[in-house]
Amino acid sequence: MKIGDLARLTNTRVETIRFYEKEELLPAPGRNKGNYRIYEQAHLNRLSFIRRSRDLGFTLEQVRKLLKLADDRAAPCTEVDSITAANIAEIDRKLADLGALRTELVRKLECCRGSTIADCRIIEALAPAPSK
Amino acid sequence: MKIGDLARLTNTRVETIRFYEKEELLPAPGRNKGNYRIYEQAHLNRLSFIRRSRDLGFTLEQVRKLLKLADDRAAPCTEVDSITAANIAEIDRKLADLGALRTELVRKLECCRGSTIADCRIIEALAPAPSK
DNA sequence: CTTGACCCTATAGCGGCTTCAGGGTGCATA
DNA sequence: TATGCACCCTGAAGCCGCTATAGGGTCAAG
Ligand SMILES: [Zn+2]
Ligand SMILES: [Zn+2]
Ligand SMILES: [Zn+2]
Ligand SMILES: [Zn+2]
Repeated sequence: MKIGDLARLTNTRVETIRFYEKEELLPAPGRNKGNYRIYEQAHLNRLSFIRRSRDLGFTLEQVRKLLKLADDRAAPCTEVDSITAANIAEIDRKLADLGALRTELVRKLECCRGSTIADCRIIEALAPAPSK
Repeated sequence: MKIGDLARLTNTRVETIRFYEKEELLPAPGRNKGNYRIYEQAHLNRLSFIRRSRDLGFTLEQVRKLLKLADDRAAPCTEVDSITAANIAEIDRKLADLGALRTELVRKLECCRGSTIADCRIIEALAPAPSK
C-alpha cells in the first residue's frame, strides 16, 4: 500500500503521515524500487489508533504514551484512564472559558444595532475607561 | 512608565509587549538614556484594548481591524459587529466540537474501572478492529 | 512518447506567544 | 566604592500540530 492509499483509508493528509514518521509515531515503512513508501496492515492499525486519539482531543504526547501503554495487554489500565481524565479536565476548562466568552460577546452584540463607532457597545467594552 | 510597569498594569508579559511592538500593534515608545522603553498613557490605553480583545477571543488580525475601526468615531459600527459575530460563530463551532468530545470520553471512562489494558474500554475505542 | 497522477526530500510558515543566550542599566546596601 | 540584584536590551530559536512550497523523480495509461 502506497502513502496515498494509507492517507485515504485513514482520512489523513499525506504530509501528516510523513510528519508522524519523522516524529517517530509511525515506524518508517519499507520502500519499493522507486523509493516509494510501502505500508503494511500494521501501519494502518497504528495510524488509525493515532488518528482516533487525536480526534478525541489527545495531544501527540499523550498519544505517544497511549501507544506505549496499549502494548502491555496484561498491565492495569489506570494510567490510560488518568490520561483520559486529564483530557476531560482540559476540555472542561475550555468549555467553561468559551461559554463565558460567548455570553459576553452575545450580550454586547445584542444591545448594539446599527449605530456608530462612537456608541458601539463592543468598542466601548474594549476601550479603556476614558480618562475624561 | 517602564515596560515592567506597563506589564503589571495590563497583566501582560514583558515579552508579549515587545512582540506586539514588533508586530506593529503597539507603537514603539520613546527611550530613556539607558535605552529603556518609556510608555505614556496612550500606550496603556491601546494595550488594554488589545488585551481585552484577545481575552474575548478575537485573533490578532481581528484586533488589528478593530483598532483601525475604533478610530473613526462617526463611522457606522456594522463592521465591528460582523467581526464580533464571526468570533461568536467560531466559538459556537468549538463549543459543539468540545461537547461531543467530552461526551464520548466520559462514556468510555465511566464504563472502565480498574481492569487491564486487554479489556480497557478506552484502548478498545482507539485500537482498530482486531483482524481476528 | 507524452501526459498526468502520484511520489520523494528539504525547508519554511502558521498563530501567538515563550524561552534562551548573552549582555547592559540603575539603585540600594556593605 | 564595590557588589549585588532586579530590571532592561537584542536577536534568534522553540513550542504545537501540522500545512505549504519548491524542485525534483516514478509510473501507468493512452
Ligand atoms: Zn446598543
Ligand atoms: Zn457595534
Ligand atoms: Zn468498563
Ligand atoms: Zn481503562
